[in-house]
Amino acid sequence: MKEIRVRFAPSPTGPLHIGGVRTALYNYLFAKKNNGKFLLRIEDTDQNRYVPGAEKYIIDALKWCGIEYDEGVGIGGPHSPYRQSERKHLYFEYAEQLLNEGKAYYAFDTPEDLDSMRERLTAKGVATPQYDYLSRYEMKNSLVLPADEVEQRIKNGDSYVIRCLIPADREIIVNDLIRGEVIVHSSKLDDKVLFKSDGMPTYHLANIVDDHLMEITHVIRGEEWLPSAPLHVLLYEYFNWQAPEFAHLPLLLKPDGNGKLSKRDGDRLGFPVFPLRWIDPKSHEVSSGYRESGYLPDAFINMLALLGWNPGTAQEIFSMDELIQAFSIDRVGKHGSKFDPEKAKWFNHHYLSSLRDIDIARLLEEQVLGKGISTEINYLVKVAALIKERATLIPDLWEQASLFFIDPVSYDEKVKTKVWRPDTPQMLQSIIDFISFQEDLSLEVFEPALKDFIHQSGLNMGQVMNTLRLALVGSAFGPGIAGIISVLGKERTIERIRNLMTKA
RNA sequence: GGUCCGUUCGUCUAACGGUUAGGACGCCAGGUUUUCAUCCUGGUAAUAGGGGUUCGAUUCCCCUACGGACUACCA
Repeated sequence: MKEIRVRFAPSPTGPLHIGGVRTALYNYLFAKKNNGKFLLRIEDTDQNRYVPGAEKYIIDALKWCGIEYDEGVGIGGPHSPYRQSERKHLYFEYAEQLLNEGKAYYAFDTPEDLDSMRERLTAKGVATPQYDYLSRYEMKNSLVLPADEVEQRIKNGDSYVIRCLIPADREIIVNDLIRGEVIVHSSKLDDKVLFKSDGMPTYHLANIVDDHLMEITHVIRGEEWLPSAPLHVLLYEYFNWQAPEFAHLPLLLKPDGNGKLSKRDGDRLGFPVFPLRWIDPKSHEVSSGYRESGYLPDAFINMLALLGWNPGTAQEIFSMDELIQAFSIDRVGKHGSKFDPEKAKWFNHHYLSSLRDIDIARLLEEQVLGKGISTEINYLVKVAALIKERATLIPDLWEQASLFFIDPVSYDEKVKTKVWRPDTPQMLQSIIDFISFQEDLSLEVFEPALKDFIHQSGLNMGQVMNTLRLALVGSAFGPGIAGIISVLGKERTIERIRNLMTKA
């Protein structure tokens, strides 16, 4: 059987948004599931829209996500180069072939010509004014101009484009793996430009030529391409090439209102739409990324995979390998999905709290050092064990852990008025005495010992605990008291209790 | 406007033409944690509307409504 080959072919016009990442992911999963190859091709045929840094961003983003490609920009492969601008010389001959076979033609119309054509048609009441079987014979192209004039114009260096000659009366059938048969009448299609006057192919030509040359077997792309799929099918037919299978993915929609999620949504919606932070090279506007916001790549990918695809079972937590095993195109839904930032958080909390203490400790280490506080890994591991289930995003780790590194600078007034009594200082002193005599502060030993002591001293458990919390944390917040003391150690605990006694 | 695609709880979704329409997130309540969070248990909530076909329709067909994509010498 023929090897499965798929590609992700973004254009470097800016950062990849989560919809693009999902498209890449589904391509990747499909390839791996079928022991095939996944390619990264950069479609940079529009010089005007080129954005510096975008290509690097795309590569970095895929890498962060753990989506590895077998061939493509940056790593090369048997069909190098994988950047369309570097394949520029390839495309003209294919356009020429269609020209010679009467399946395409030269067009010399200026933008003004095109505008007036549309105006004329609109005035006549034509519903879809376009360059097609009705209007093409009233334009300046090689179908109407005498052959010698065409030749002369080209010789003169007149600017021209090459347009595809769409048949007037054909049913074009697109077989889509997700949508089934989509039938479009050729009269609804326009004579799309295949080759631009700047010497570059358009998407339509370059895409078909490269997919063919790169032996792509399955084209998995966003639904926004469905309307041009009939043109692509026709082009494969014109070239007499075997067309790949198509799968048009439903779009990711904005969680508020309507419309597809777009790069321009940036941070407007209160959550990142990009995998990594992006700083616009022109405006210097910063758009946040999932990585910088504190999401784990595994959680991000897991969340994205389930947006538009489901395994048909109740399983929701998938590693990349499990996704590869479970993935299939026919369980991809047909309708667009609104992205839910809350669910993304839930996934991240799940992944974060399932990490080993040592991994949490390393994440925490970075943040602690970033605050200019020196620490050591054994201490961090102990802290990690206490806080990991309390954090949703990576930065929450510091929020939860700061009490282990910084003494309270103030005390929550509400808590204070609630717990403070005239005899509180004596009570705290007795606790200090008790702690001073403890030899083993490990949680297993110390926690029951502390409780025993409180009982035996006839003290009120809630009263003591809440006061201790005020002393140790400064507010009603944080892990269990015994755990905090166990990690903080004898000296720091006593010092904090004394602080409360003097300041209160 | 035209072409094409779509429509199950608020959201992501499941359901050979036969289910009390299931799960997850969120939300609400209770429990655990003598704090907060986590966690556990329970609850809330949906087949867009109208016609067919059928013994039987979330499922098949048609119409309507609504949503979306596309409609460039952009991808």
